[in-house]
Amino acid sequence: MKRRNTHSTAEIFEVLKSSGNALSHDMIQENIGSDIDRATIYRVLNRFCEDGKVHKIIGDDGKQYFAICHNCGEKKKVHSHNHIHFRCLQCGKVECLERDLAVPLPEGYVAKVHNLVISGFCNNCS
Amino acid sequence: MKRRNTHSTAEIFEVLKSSGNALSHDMIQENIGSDIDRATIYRVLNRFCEDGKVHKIIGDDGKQYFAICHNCGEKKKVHSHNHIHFRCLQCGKVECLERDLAVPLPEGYVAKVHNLVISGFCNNCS
DNA sequence: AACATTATTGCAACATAGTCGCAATATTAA
DNA sequence: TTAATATTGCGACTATGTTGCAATAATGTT
Repeated sequence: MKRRNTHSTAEIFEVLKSSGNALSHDMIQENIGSDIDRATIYRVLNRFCEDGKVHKIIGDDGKQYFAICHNCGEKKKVHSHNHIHFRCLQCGKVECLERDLAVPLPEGYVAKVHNLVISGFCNNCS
Repeated sequence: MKRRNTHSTAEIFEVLKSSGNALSHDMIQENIGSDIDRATIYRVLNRFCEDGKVHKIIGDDGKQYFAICHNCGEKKKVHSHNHIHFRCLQCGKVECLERDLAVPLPEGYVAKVHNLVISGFCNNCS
């Protein structure tokens, strides 16, 4: 399964990059010039996730958000993504806070995925 | 809107209590003897939330889980619920870890809801 | 440059989770 | 017992995300 460079992948990645935030499927579709099918957008995003270019978080609205990986998982093979995300209840922005979080788990527990979201009002909306 | 004691509310609360964990709608429906409509279960659970008897978290599977409030929001009017939840990828159990978490936010950010979920394998499944 | 291979796309259909309107029912207080 | 109204069940609906399949397009090779 070698990856191919297509119009869709380039454009979706560009939207994510220029935004700098975590975006949901519909945000991406809005910010995109051309018409890309919903299913395609999801497939492209999930491919990005498999390749470690992007990480996915589930908002407290139940929706999937995707953000470009910066300091997570590039250096190590271990994808951590254990930083906190903030979702603004007013403007809808979802951003990665750089603060990493080491959570001590009880004996015998093994962490695989961190999904840490705080929602409230961002600096622009508070 | 005074609340009434019904068969449904009693039974749903009992299931939550005896489980001790956070349960999703379908888990509740399974653990219930009688037939209660899906919509009713959701309405009852959301009423519990409004009354502060229960708190809701969104799992990293995108589903809603409900758990009885213990040390959150009973004492204070401020509902914090800023503890961490653990979801087992094997057995599906979602539990509240008692560890509370004080997350320092950037200047100008106001936290309203904490949705902190770590998934992996619990002590029984690891 | 043309071709063969196969990753990717678009479309439609599907799946699931959750919500809502409304009439019927059941709880509460009088 | 009765009146008022909170709650329920049913059905329809919305939204988010996934999948199968045929058509399309990107890539390496000749």
